[in-house]
Amino acid sequence: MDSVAPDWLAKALIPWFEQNQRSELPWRQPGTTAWGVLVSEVMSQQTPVARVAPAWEAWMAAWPTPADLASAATGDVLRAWGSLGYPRRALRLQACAERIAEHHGNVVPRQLDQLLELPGIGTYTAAAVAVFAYRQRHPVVDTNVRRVVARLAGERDAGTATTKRDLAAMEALLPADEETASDVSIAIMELGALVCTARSAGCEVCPLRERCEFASRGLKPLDGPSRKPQRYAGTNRQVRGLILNELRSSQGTIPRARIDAVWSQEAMRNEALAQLLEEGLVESDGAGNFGFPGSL
DNA sequence: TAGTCGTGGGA
DNA sequence: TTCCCAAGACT
Repeated sequence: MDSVAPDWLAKALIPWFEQNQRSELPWRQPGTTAWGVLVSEVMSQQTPVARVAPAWEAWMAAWPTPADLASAATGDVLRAWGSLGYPRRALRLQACAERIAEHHGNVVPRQLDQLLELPGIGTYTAAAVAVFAYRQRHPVVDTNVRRVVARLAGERDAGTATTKRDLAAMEALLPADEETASDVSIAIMELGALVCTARSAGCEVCPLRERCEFASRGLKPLDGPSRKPQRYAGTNRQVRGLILNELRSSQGTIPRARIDAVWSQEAMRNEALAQLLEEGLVESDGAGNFGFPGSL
């Protein structure tokens, strides 16, 4: 079987993307700024895109530029984050906005190394912004891309993420031309999100099946957990989530008793609350009332 | 490298 | 019903 060459990949993938992409995603509409792209990427870190879409629209309407978000009340930011999960991302996104407003003229930087210096922006998100907003040529490797690339090579499991190796593998598949490489990046990610998914390989409708080892060998996805199972019930994370949900569901501040009611074990409650205070997700007025930052 | 950090939907 | 999984970052 022929191996996958960059030019073949581009010719197979780009037409597929044009026909099958989720063009309804709000950040794919014409006129979306680099800031809008950045916000969509941060919101989509570990949160399904379908749940991100409505939150993104409300967010961008409220804070259309980094400076707008930078000057917002943090409590409003956390409420707008809603139930997207991992709310520390919201704090980092506001810190990111402050940095862009103060050090980059309120414009999302174009250079990868400058993007990487921003709070909450790691290897994936920096590349995603550079490629999707500015159409540069960089490997963009998320969980979808890792899975597709692994399967192309005939592996049933992408294994543990090793950034350097994963980036090199994707880099080798990118065509030389910047804009074409950008198109390939978004398309291969979309393929992993829509066709070559974790639970179903979708080889029968895959545009890459002719040169894919996984497809040609008739392999099937692994059925067990591909990562270490992530427990939630009874964890500190659950208690934090309950406390934050209690705050979201009330107007201003709440008395200590409301927090005590969310979890029976005092030690875990205290630990979770102390963390939230330390991280700046919750504030106390010193008299037993708690709220989002700025709501006291 | 491995553990931590939320939440909700689909299989 | 239970459990996997989702456009990762940070320590």
